[in-house]
Amino acid sequence: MQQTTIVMNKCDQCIVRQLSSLKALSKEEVIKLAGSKTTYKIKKGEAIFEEGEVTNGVFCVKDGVGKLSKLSANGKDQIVKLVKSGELLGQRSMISNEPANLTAKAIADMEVCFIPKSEIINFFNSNNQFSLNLMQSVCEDLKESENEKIALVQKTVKQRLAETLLHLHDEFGEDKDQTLKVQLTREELAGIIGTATESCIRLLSDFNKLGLIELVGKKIKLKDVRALKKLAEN
Amino acid sequence: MQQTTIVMNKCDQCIVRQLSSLKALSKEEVIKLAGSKTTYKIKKGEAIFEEGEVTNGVFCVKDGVGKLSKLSANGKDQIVKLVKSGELLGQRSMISNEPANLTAKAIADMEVCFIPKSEIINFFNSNNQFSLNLMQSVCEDLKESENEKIALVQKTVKQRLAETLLHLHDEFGEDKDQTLKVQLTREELAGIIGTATESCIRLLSDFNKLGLIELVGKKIKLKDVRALKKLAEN
DNA sequence: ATTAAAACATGATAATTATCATCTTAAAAA
DNA sequence: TTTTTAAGATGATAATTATCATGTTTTAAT
Repeated sequence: MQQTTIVMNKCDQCIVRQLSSLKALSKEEVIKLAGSKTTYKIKKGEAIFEEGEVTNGVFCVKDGVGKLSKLSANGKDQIVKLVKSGELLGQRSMISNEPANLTAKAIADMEVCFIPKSEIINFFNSNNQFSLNLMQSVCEDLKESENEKIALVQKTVKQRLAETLLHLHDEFGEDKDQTLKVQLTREELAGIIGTATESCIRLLSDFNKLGLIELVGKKIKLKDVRALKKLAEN
Repeated sequence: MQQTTIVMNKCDQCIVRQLSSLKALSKEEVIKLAGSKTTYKIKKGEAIFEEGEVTNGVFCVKDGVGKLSKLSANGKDQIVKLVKSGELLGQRSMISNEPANLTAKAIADMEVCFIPKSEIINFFNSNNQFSLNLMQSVCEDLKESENEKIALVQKTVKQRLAETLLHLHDEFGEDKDQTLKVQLTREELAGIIGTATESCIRLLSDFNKLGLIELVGKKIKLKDVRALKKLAEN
């Protein structure tokens, strides 16, 4: 009994519960949820699921950062989306009833909870607000994906790099030394903007020389946000 | 009364009702739908809605072909998606409660019905199968968008052209003379694959010389589907 | 029917970006 | 600690793609 209470509290106070579609769940539903979830710790570099795998549920990101990516024929890893704590992972494939279209890997050590599909479908059918939230979350992803698709075509690599740096700053914030909190390798950064690693490094170098950013070891500090924005715009 | 029956039948037998999320609606719901819809005829080149507009509902494509696109700063029109009869338009913005992110224009004369948001939300809240269908449809769009995003980065313009020609063939079929049924200008085709119009024309010319396709005036006939597939793959 | 405008086409050239090679530095493993 | 490996950096060069110029054909408008 004591045990049950503790688990319930855990889900109830979890950041995912506060930020994701799960915020629509009632007290009773959260208790049900707490009983059916499984918690995993995933080390940096490890996969949560791989392309083609059948996941049969969603993952709640409690802590850490992950990337959704797809490996190309020539060995390059295109990053489609970064996920951080509070977000759900694998909603799309679950709803579409399909194996994962992308691979999910940890970029920083993660803690995730797995919620089986049956549970989600129950919530979806019995809780209108939850289904609407879930729907809106997928819609948000769709909008972002479409806009990124457009940016990929209409903007140069330089513009996309500026844009991505600003995004990373907005979404993940900065450390005390003002460098970006997300620690991406140059290769991963290249994977987000869709370019060759060398091109990415070269442009970072250029931005550094222009005073737009400062390279602190492998970390990146944004120095001139206004100029970066102007660059990204047009 | 006679009038009401006719309108109901119209919705009931409509292709959109058969192919879209609306297939989950009950007889009673279809009657409600028929009463609240408005039908529009849109001529080739005209807009159904423009970026930034608040639509407050969805459009059912009864007939014709449309494009969802976004104009870039340099005047180029990036096409995000083509829609054909049986599909819904504007679901995303309606659910997200946002003005349209893209402009919808007719590529071939269209007939569309407008369904007000209130009606859709009612169905969404009272009909689980409908909400699931709608959800799956958005998920399908998301998957496609992500895959296209990846293709945009990982494939060359030549590969994307081959891929797009095959897609157009699959999705819209061919006329009696075996040319593609969708009549896109070279500029529009370029807008889909995300390249300059001249590059698109040049590559079509190359494909023609290689015997992969045949240019019949402005129309395109696929001659060697196998070779096109191989080209698109890698 | 004639004129104007739009769409298609192709060459020349410039700009962008990828690839290969090599080197340095940092991190991990022995 | 030493050694090995991975990540970062930069130059040289090639490949891809965009842009500009110009001409032709098709379509639409007068």
